[in-house]
Amino acid sequence: MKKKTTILDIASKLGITPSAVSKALSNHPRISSETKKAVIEMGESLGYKPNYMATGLRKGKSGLVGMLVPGIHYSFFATAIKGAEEILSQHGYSVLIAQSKDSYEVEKKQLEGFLRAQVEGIISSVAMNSKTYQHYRAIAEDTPLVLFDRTYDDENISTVTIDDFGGAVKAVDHLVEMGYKKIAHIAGYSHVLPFKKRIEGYKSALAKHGLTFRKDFIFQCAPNNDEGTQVANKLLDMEKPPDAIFASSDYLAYGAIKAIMDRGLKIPEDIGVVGFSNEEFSSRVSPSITTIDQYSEVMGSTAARSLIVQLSSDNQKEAVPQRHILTPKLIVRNSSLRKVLVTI
Amino acid sequence: MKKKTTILDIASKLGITPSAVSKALSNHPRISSETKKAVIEMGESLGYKPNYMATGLRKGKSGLVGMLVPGIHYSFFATAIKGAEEILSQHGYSVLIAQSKDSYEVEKKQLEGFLRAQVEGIISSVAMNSKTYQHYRAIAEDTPLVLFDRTYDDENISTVTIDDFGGAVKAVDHLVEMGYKKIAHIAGYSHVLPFKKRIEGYKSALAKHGLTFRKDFIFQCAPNNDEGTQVANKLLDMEKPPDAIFASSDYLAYGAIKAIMDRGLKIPEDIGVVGFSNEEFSSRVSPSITTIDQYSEVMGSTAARSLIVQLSSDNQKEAVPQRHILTPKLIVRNSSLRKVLVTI
DNA sequence: TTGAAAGCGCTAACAG
DNA sequence: CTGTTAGCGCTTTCAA
Repeated sequence: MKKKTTILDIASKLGITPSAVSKALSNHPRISSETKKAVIEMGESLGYKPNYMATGLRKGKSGLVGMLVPGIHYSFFATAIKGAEEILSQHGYSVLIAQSKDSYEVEKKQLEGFLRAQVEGIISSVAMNSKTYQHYRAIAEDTPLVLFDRTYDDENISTVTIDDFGGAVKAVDHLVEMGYKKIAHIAGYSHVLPFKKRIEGYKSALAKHGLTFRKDFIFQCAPNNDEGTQVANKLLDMEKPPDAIFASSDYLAYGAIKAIMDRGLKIPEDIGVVGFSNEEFSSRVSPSITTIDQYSEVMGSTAARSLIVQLSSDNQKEAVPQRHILTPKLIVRNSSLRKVLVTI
Repeated sequence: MKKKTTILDIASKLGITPSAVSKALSNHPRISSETKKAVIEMGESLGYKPNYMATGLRKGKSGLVGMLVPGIHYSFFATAIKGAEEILSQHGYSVLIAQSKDSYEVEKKQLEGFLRAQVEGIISSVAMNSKTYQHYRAIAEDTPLVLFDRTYDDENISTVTIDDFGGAVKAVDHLVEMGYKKIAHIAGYSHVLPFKKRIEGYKSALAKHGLTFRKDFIFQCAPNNDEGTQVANKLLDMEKPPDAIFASSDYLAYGAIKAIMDRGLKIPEDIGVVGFSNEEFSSRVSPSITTIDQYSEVMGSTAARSLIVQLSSDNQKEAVPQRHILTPKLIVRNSSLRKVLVTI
């Protein structure tokens, strides 16, 4: 481990002072271009790398942004990180990532870590188990913060979400259009805002089409395959089972599809299924899953841009919280495409 | 943005010196427990958060580890990051992430960024377009470095890989066992080490089983769906087409399967397919894809542990480069399970 | 156009 | 057990 070269090394080699070097490096107007050239060259030949910790300490800026997600292995969040990282690194920020594992305690701990690391801003998606939000409130007091997807209602915090309500409406509209009339909903837990809004959208769309909402046609559960299968089985065991299922995630939809096919029922002929999120597998499975695309990468980049706006506004207290709501898109696939069969 | 509280604030409130506070906070043995208690309490009531930039500058440690991958949206890399992040954060490190987009230039730039940020160590998977490796060599001179999956041959650098050769052998063995005899290989580019080793494993396994290697049965391409489809079509257009395909990635395998099914051929009856990597979609598609599991999460955590060993060895120059080779696992699914049909 | 000096927040000798 | 002092590498007035 050879000692790292500092501006002092290059200063002494050149017979000038560190402050001159510093100015040369930052292209200060009142420094001769010869000096600048000499400094740059000497810097390169010595393999000089600015020490961001020193700069940061001095300037009170770390150049770091923290991004917290429930889990990196979910393709939705991985893609969001991808989108955010690209924007952030373009703007000269390095990205710290951490996972909450959907736990409130871990979430708090990781946010603490960000703060210690002196991040200049934070992008986060709230952990499923967090039912109280003072920790975010406290952070937002003095650190630019953007919440995406899993947000909560707080008018002082910038958010990036999709129109979950509208997405759910599109899903139900489509099902109705395909001729389904008894539409059940496998929902996520309603304390999680996006799931709550999808439930509301579902109800609203039913009403719009004159379909009555049945309490026994909606179940809340964790958004994974197994629960999808379990709930679907409950639904199919009913005396008057549904003829379509709107699931609040593609994992739930996939689980439900398995349950349905295991019973020898046909999709989409007997039962139509629509998911939510457009996971990578959704287009590849059989039947391919009709779903609502969340534009995960755009969410990430939008959150990053929103954060950068806050970061570069001179007076952060006065920066108006931004509220980005992306419009989700219905992607029709075979799990619900009944009309085509009729038409052919 | 209220000013952040420093040890000086808490020192003056308590009428002691900053150095006493510092020692109290770091639980220095020669400080009275009353003082410690007082300091801790005052710290909490003032909302004190240690400034890692200052500590880092002073100690010459940033507490940061950089992790560079081609792209976060690939589930393999996302999962590897997940595995690494968990270990690293357990050990008190924060994780910086960056993507190379498989470009040599971007890779260099991102690594530079890590160095400026004063990362203490780097975990990386080489970009597909990097055909020269001095940049890694240079980094390894004075920064602990672990390469995983996409490595290159360098005995001075720690690596974590799976046994790609052995994985390919397992794939071919399985195909032979299922009765396939004309086995083609859709390969990745051979300048990428893992792909190269899989090609070698493929050839070696053919030889082992007394099957002759045919040059026209192997194609190198980018590991995505489209290329898989294209190459499969070339293969199927041949006068004597193969009866099985070993693809170097599940994306290639999926693309090939589409081509095969589009021609009305049956899988696995007419043609068997084995992929590589066990992507999330591979178990869900129809037919489900037989593949080689790479243990991506374990790769990430192993790389992290290997880095931590280097980080905590007192004399890093003397730390022996570690070489972890994980044994991959064959996962048999429907795309190759011909015998079962015979047996039933 | 450049130099001198102070300081960002914290730690680590060395004194006391 | 606690205080003094110096300094990590860099930037930024203020002088020259």
